[in-house]
Amino acid sequence: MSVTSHDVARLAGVSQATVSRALRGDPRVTNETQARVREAAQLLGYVRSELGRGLSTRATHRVALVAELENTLYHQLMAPIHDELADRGYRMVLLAEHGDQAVLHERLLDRSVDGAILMTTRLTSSLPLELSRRDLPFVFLNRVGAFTDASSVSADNLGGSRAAGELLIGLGHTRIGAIVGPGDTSTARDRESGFRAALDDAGIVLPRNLLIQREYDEESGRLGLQAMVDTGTPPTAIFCANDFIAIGALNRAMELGISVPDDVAVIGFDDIDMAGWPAFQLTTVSNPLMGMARRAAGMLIDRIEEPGNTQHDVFATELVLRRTHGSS
Amino acid sequence: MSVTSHDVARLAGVSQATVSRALRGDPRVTNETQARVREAAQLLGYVRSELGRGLSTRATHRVALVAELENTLYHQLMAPIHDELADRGYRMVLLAEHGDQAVLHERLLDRSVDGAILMTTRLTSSLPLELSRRDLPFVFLNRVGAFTDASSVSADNLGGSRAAGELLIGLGHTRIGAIVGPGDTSTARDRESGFRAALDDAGIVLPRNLLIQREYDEESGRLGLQAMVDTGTPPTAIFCANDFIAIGALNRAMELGISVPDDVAVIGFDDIDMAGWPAFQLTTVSNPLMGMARRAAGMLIDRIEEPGNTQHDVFATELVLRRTHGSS
DNA sequence: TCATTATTGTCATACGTATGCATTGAGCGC
DNA sequence: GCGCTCAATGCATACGTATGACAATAATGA
Repeated sequence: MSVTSHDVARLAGVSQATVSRALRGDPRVTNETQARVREAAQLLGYVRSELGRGLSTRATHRVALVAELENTLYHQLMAPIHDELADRGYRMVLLAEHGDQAVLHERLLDRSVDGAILMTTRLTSSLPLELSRRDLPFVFLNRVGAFTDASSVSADNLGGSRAAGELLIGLGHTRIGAIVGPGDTSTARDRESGFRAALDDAGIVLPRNLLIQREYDEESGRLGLQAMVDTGTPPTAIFCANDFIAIGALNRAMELGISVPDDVAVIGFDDIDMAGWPAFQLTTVSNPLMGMARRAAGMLIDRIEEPGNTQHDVFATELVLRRTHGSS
Repeated sequence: MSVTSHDVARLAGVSQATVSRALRGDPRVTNETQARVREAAQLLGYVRSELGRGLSTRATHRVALVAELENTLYHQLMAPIHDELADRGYRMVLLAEHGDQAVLHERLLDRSVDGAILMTTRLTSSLPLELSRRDLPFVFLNRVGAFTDASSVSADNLGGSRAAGELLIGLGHTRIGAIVGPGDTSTARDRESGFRAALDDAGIVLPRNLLIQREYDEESGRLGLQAMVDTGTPPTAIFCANDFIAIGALNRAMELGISVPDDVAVIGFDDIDMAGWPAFQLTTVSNPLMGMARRAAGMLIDRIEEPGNTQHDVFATELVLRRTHGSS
């Protein structure tokens, strides 16, 4: 039914082995033979079977991207990852992290991918250990797992959130709240730590009811702001652990008629496109996700092609001053 | 190095064939043998090779998702498509539509996927014809290709945009502009047609300088609104062919101090999450993309598993009245 | 002329699983 | 006790490609 290298061989009058060699430009095949084989392949519309090839070479040239697909932050990383992989001859299989863990493990271990990029691993996940045991190369991107014996690409979350805290303190705020992400993610942990470090240095305490821990989404920002208002003594500034949360807080503030930054200052993290829109003009901490994504993909392929030492790249972050922190 | 069914067979004291049968619950293998094989497999941590399996059964249980990855509208469809595929035992390979077309064709035709979902096909693309010639099952999602002999899932773009036009006309607007998407996409074409139909019925002409054709992104909205303002006689209402464009227009209006809806009414298309945010409160046309995505995935698998007739599902759209159209 | 070497291509097999067909053995009826 | 049936499992091969080992041919040199 579909054209195989045997068909090409028959038409070109050579053996299947020669077809295989000719099409990959093996110097052991003369130019004339190569040309003849190429012509035959062209004529028949031959396309090499990835399955046969993979079975024979034990390489699939496929990489799994494991992520929480509900988290829209990660969507923007698909293009850069795809492009880096494509440039180096790899494709991308998307696997959602939710759902049945056994199924996920199986799909990573059935030798249908050469490696994996883990973008949203929780600290409690057993996946990294399992992959390591089975010798499947992988790298952490953005979030880092508890398992340290693997390469990673992350941002300087500690430094970035510390800078954010210091900015708010420098503006004279003393009653500051925070809305952070899930406690079993490295980003939430680090961003909270950095922020706390800034407070500690200034001798400011973070009241328990002004620390809200929820998901990394817009809704969490809305609910978080509401909860702080409900305390009766809302903060004059809020540090949000990512921009979606911050935008949710802005949205709720708008609904409640609370002025940002006059009544409450808001600062986010990541500097997603939306943060710069006129509607928000969110002050935030840049997180060079695009560059990190490409780096992670490249790093993974390096490890696949020649296993070596693990590597930990940390990208610098930077304050992006816009409107929502108040005048500086 | 890695565990194969032969290893399991050796440990369980049976043949490789029996292992294959036992693990898939073939009734021709006794329960005791099945149990013994399962135990051996468990012990060795055996995972079936997807490559060997695929080569043997000529099915990869993998589906390609072909899209313009830059277009963020499509990112939200990945989760529902992934889930529908996963529920039916399939995985998802992501292929960007930009880049080298020859490479894209090859990656679809190398038998590494059983079918494809085309989300962002341009009317001028040769891909659908090529896939059809090679008998690779595929479906169009949202955008439809020029090639009609394939299944499709789309929204009632004509009806939706006509309703949007009628709404604006009903509010008394007579000078109405439009910012539409790329001319070689079915959605742009249909949404413009529907909108024009409403104008025609009311005997209103669409001035050439109030029809702007650009990409389906936020920037296009900003530039589009600016261009209309630059005409000196801006419209009192603008129909935007999707919500990103509409939000861009809102953003630019905000920067220019133009009041929406008092100075200019704005209406979008798709009803993405953001449209409902307090910052925008965008009046728009709902496009049930999530449901469409799941349907497309299901339809594709149906076609893969038993080739049959093509099917064309059109999902109804509906006006979603919020703030930006003015009072109704 | 013949041995030697370089070149070019073929042969055979591996990769891991699935499956049609053959084989074995047990159970059963007569 | 014999032949028959049927259940359970093994054997052999296919799937499509890549590659090490080998054969055939041509070219070279003494």
